[in-house]
Amino acid sequence: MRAVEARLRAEHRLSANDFETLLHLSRAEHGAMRRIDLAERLRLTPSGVTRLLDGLEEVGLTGRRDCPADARVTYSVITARGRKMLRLASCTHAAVCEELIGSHLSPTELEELSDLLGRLPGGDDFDAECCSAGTAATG
Amino acid sequence: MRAVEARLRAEHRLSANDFETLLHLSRAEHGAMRRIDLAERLRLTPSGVTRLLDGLEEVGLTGRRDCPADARVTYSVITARGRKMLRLASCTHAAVCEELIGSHLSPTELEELSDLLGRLPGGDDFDAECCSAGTAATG
DNA sequence: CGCTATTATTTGATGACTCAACTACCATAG
DNA sequence: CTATGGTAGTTGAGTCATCAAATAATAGCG
Repeated sequence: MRAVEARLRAEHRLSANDFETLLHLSRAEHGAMRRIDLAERLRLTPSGVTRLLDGLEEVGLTGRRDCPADARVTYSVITARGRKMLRLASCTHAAVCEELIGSHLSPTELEELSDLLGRLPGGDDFDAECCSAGTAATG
Repeated sequence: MRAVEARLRAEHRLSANDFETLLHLSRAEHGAMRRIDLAERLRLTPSGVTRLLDGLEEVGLTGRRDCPADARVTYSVITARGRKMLRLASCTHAAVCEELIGSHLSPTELEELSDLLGRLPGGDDFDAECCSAGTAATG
């Protein structure tokens, strides 16, 4: 994880959480998520998400949209610039994953590892896809 | 990791790094290590270690000793109280590891996991010993 | 010996997170 | 309608790490 963070930061000025935020938003319906759901996905507190999105909004990678049905909620929305950034950063991300994991394990072993980790509580995080030929949400 | 931290903190007022520090010191020759070697083991910067040890010294779990041969180095030394604390905390640690990992995998699978992780760069951290019946440095 | 580079450590500033407290809103039961 | 309780989000204070710079000592080369 450390190395992913470093490379993303160096090459795209993104933290690992910045990247994951863009990734989750890009996969969500209409590129939008409630901040609180984002918090859960990222394993952050709502407070942490507020500050994280402060940064992403400031550089125009995400925006906000009010919910017409519930005035409490604000949606975070990925922007066109955000999607573009995600496409670039995904290459870096995939490359580092491959370098860190994929290149050290055969496809079979990778799947084994994924299975074992998936069996652990909270182990649903490990995304084996992105560790070899996988392009995580490059679309 | 999150859960380990929480339980150690709740039951012994120790952070995960506090615990690991005591563990490494207890295993070292004379219960002493140079601060910089400790930094490497803990994957912290020297700066981080300074602040971490500030806390442990304040509550008397570690002490410091000058190196007679090199005035630049200070050894961090585990105290008797530190060893006692480590014995207690190790039980908690082992219990949480078992709960989190050991109880979800068979011994064979645990070893498989350990092997796979060990093959990864920096994967020498995972200590399969402590995840089932293992008592990590309870001596 | 004297200079330079390297090593061990500490300090100050900063960043990213947490928690606790607060605001604002929604839902429901009377 | 109104009080009660739960949910979404922000803010302020504190924690734990980092980096960059400063200090002090050592090592080795001329």
